[in-house]
Amino acid sequence: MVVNTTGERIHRVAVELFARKGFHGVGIRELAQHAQLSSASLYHYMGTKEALLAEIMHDCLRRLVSAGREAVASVDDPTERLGRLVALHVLAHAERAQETAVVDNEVNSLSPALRRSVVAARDSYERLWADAIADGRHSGAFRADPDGVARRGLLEMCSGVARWYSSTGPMPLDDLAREYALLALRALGPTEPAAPDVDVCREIVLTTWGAVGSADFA
Amino acid sequence: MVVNTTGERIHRVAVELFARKGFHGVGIRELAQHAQLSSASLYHYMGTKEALLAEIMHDCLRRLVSAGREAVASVDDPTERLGRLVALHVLAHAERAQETAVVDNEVNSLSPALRRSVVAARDSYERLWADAIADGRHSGAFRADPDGVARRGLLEMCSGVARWYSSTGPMPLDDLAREYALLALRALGPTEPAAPDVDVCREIVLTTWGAVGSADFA
DNA sequence: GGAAGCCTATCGATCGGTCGATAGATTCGT
DNA sequence: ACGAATCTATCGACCGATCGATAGGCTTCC
Repeated sequence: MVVNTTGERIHRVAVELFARKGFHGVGIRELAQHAQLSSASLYHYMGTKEALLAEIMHDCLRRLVSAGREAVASVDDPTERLGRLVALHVLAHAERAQETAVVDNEVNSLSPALRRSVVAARDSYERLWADAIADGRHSGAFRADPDGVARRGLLEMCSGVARWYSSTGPMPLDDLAREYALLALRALGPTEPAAPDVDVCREIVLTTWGAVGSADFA
Repeated sequence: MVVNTTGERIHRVAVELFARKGFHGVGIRELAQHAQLSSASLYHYMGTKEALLAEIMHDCLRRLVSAGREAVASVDDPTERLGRLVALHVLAHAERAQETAVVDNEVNSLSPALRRSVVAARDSYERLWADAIADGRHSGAFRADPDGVARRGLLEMCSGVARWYSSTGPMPLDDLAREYALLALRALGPTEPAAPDVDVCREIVLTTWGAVGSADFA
């Protein structure tokens, strides 16, 4: 159960506005208005506007890394591991499209110091993918992946889900995640792959981010 | 041979700045300074800052549509058609990363009217992909693509190239384009695909955009 | 002499951020 | 127990800087 403090309300509003209009497209007055606060009061809860952005990104990346590690823990088969990472990534980017879009799109809005720390966090997430792909290559389950081309391509493919997914679309989200995993595994593997365990990924997403929407206040 | 007028210089500078810092992250004074002009003189060549952005996007999309149509004209085999579209897309997003990144990232910075026209142009480009995929599905060359999931996924995968490609990287660009095409075709097709004709795509990119870099001024 | 190209100066609005103040709750000292 | 001191949350007013855009006047070149 997450409490609904003023700080969290600001965080939530900022995620929504930054995702929709971009960091530079949102002023602090607009932020304050949506959070039902004066612009001065905002600074009681945050450092600067940029620090708020960095906090949003770190929060999202921390969850992604945690969820990713949990999804592949104690799974040896590289195909199942990569498949779970893909499914998890798709689920997260569909259900938390705003946070993840901010992470993907606004890295360049950060000053060098903050950007470095965010990029480092993102790298530690992508290393999960790189490890799974490398293991699969060595075991023969995957084709050669020269210079991480496949890793980058698949990550971009899955992140794109945040740009267009709508829960009112025709395809159930679990099916979408499975479809993406199969697309990814077919692109890499020489053999027809089995679908990963999407249910466990779904469960991890649930415990990592809480209930969908999480609008547990009026 | 492209002349180097002031208007084109502004266009070029705007592409670079919008790509690097985002539309809202660039002021007209910064734009003017990089174009070696006063901010007032800018308005001798453009309507508004937003109109300049829309012009950049339409220019890029016009070239993409033209190049895409040329690449698939008189090609019947759906596998070769989609492979060429992928290769072309990758080549364009690598060599003209700035324009294409602006198109991909700044659509939401446009007011509704201008956005509609840009989205319409983008749709007519994506229709080339949709047609190739639909033909391949009907001929049995591709698996079912429920609700355009594969089209969206592959497009995002290829567009991502603009975010990370560097000409100093270890892999020659033609190889990268071929690798992406094979990734895409393997993801879709039930059989091991042949690589598309990357050379012809390369030639089309050259005639559509002119020489790489096109920094034909001091 | 007139259009094209470019300038300085300026506009009102908004930017991110800080100021001192205040009302109310909590903690502390005696 | 009770006043003093402190803390929390909030505000309106304001800062210098920058925003996108305009007005009007010089050159330069045909």
